[in-house]
Amino acid sequence: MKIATWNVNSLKVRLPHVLDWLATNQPDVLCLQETKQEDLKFPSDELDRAGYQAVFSGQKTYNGVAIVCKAKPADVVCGITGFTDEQKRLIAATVLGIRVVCIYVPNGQSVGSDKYQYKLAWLAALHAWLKEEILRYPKLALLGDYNIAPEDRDVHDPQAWVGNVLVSGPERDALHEIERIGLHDCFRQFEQPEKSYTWWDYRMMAFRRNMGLRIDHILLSAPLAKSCTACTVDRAPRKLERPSDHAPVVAELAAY
DNA sequence: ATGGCTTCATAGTGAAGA
Repeated sequence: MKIATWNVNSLKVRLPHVLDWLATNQPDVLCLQETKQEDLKFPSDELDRAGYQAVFSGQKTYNGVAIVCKAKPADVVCGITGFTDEQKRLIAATVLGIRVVCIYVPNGQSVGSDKYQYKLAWLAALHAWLKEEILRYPKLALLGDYNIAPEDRDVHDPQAWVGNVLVSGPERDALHEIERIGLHDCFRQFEQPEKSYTWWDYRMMAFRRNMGLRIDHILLSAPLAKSCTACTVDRAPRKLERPSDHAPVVAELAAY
């Protein structure tokens, strides 16, 4: 079983890339973030023609998440239960016996800002909700754009970024708290190339110079982590004309 | 160098992303 996550930065603009990527890679599950699309405009027909179903929670201009999959998704939940939030940042569904949770964590803008406080509050609410969710669904995968680089090796220039949003201590602590529930960053279960990143700024030719951050992750509960045989970043779509600024992250699960 | 691009909502610019 192949599961993946990709912040597409507008599904309307990136739909051709997404369809090409699905055709080439044939994932069983693809989680999307920043669809920036109202549900009425979601491209269900195009995905259906590509052999995929989808569940989605979107809004105009900002945010928006979706789970695209070959098999039928069940028990769909949108948003963090008990956390009032206008912004569409979480969708969960059961696919082939696995609880798939797709998240778009707030960016946080800058340390100390209102948006930073919202990011930390959102992460705290996610943590509280996941603690229960993983008891209900022991086979749980948390995929998405976390907007957090877990360690300095996930940052192209740690000195330039020290204390900045996406790498600050409280954000990293919040991610570690989520991992302590029993969710494992499967990317680090395997030998990886030096300077592996998932996001590169559009400006300054950042991709060509590999000035990136690893902020998109796949966290797996213990039973799934045990069955994980590979996790990779696919840089190919970032090289296309008019790319998303994020690259897909892909994990392979044996026996599922 | 606190910018640099890209998208969206707009109809000339401004917000937001990371």
